[in-house]
Amino acid sequence: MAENQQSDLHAMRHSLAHIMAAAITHLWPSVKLGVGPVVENGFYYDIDLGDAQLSDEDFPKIEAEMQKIIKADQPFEQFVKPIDEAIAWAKDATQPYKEELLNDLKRAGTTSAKDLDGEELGLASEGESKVANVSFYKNGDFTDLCRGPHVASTGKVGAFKIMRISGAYWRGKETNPQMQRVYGVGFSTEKELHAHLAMVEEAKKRDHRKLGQELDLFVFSDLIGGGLPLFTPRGTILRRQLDAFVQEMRDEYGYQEVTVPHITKKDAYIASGHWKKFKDELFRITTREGHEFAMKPMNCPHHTQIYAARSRSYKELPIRYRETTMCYRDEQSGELSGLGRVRSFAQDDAHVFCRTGQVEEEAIKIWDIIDRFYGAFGFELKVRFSSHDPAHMEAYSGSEAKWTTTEAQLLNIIKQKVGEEYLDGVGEAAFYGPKIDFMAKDALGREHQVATIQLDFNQPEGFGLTCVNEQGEQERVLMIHAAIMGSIERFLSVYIEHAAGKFPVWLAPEQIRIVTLNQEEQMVAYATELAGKAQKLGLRVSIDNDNESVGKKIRAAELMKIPYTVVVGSNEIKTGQLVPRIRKDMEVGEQHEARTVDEFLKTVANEAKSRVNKSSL
RNA sequence: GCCGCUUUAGCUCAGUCGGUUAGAGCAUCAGUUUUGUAAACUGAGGGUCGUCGGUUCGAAUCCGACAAGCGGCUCCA
Repeated sequence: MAENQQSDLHAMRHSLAHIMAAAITHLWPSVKLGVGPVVENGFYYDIDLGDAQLSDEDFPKIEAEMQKIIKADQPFEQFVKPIDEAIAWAKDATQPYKEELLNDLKRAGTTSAKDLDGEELGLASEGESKVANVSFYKNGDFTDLCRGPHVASTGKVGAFKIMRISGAYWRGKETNPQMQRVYGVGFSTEKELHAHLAMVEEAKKRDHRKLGQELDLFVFSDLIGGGLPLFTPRGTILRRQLDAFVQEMRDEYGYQEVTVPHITKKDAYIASGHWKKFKDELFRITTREGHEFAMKPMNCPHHTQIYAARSRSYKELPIRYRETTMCYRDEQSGELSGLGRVRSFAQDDAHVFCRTGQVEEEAIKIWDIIDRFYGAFGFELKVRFSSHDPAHMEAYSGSEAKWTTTEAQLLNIIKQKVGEEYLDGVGEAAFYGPKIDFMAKDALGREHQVATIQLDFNQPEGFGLTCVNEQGEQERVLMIHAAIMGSIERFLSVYIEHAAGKFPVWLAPEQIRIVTLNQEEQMVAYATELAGKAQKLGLRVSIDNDNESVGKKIRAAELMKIPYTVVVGSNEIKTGQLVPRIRKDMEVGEQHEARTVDEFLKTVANEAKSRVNKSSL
């Protein structure tokens, strides 16, 4: 999209936010307004109706009122008021939230609340310590504090729809009152709006929670507890296949597998620094002798203790441990969502213990694994440099100087790999060190944070990790934390939706379904023999021998998104040939070409090995 | 955790104003049929209406607490 088009769209959405606020003010004159910025695909406005509450049923009413304002084609007029007059205006209009913003502006020259961007408040730019004048926009009878820009008049806002409503803390602070946030989407044309709504529909169809149930991959149980997924046999096949893929690559790069217990003394987390920051999010256990333990929320302390079990020479480094293992975190109930955020999850974790000079090579090797892994699924990756926020050093361990040097190290690697094509993630670092985070763009264009490479200079100090160097001295080592999938659960939540549940042959829980034409003994025997041959080749196969029509059995296989379905009947028995039915998305060759049994099974077995996404039949 | 909404059979959903034995489709099971690439026919079983408590002569329905889920907020080693 050209830049000016993009800014037009921005102005349209911003103007829609004003029009919506005006409409709500018409309908509920006592409304107290918060802020109304532009967000991805649209806009929102935070409102406070006191004891009243807006609900979905009010949307048509609000939309109708907005249409009236749009039809009236009121010009957006900008004017400027001295700050004190602006405060008087807010007071007069009984808009306490606006008044608070203006007072902050006057006092500090900024509101400093993260989600309030400067433009919303009429801030000229950073560095300005005082604000003399504040910008307003007026359309019809509605006036709002705003820097703009807006479209010329209310008639020029394109197509929109109010989507949903939710709670939001005033200025994003948990201790502040909660307002109602009304979300809308806005586009230049009806056509684009419809395309967006169609995409939202498609996303609903692909929702991994829905597909997880339909494809029988995982379940939740009230009895077991929220955020604790239970994987079915089919789901477990997926997990194992994905994990094996990562493990094979890590084996290539010299990682050694380790195994650790799932509970640990509190002391380990005091040494790692996690206790201080995350003690409320640990599942804690008190033993009968009164000792305090916790379910492990990550694996670094355990792995460090394998490293630290004996003296290490610099010649041994880098030492690379890997382990796919369950971790447990007592997440807030409101945070849980499908497999995206859970209380138990399997990290495909790895820790590299190395010297400063080895960081670059090791990080690049991990990066290679990440590229190969995500490439295999057709994900496009974006890189984020997640650094510390110098304004909030209290959130981090270690000296500022160490942060500066480790960040320079990571940034150097990023520049080598992608030049300037990275996102700046100030404040996104872990408390123990900077990270390179990877965001995967899925088939619907949505971005998800997935893999991570983290450089840690704090835990090696906390655990006293060293090697003996060339001079015979103890030298502090560094740790690199690396997860390729992040967690299997999280990756699955992204990947199931990306693939719409249509897994390639190597991942499909069931690769071949054999449908019998009828239940004659001869046919069943033939199907059983065929299944036996497939199993010998390591293929996952099942027989549908139900007393149902062929059409119905085919449909059942299709709904389960099984890559290959073969019908066996008298023709197949006579000719020794099969006519494989290939799942539609894999279409490459002839759909209904006959093959000999051996030819067919060999081809499928090859695909199952090669981690390709397409059928070669 | 916070705000709002939701919870009826394995799944998707109906259930009026509080009023007898709570319904449908799919799935499951049984019988009939012996089927040729996305749904054969007939029948049956399956529910303490999320849980606990309250109001009432009477609760799936009204009220409360708790749990789980959904949309956001906040958080995310």
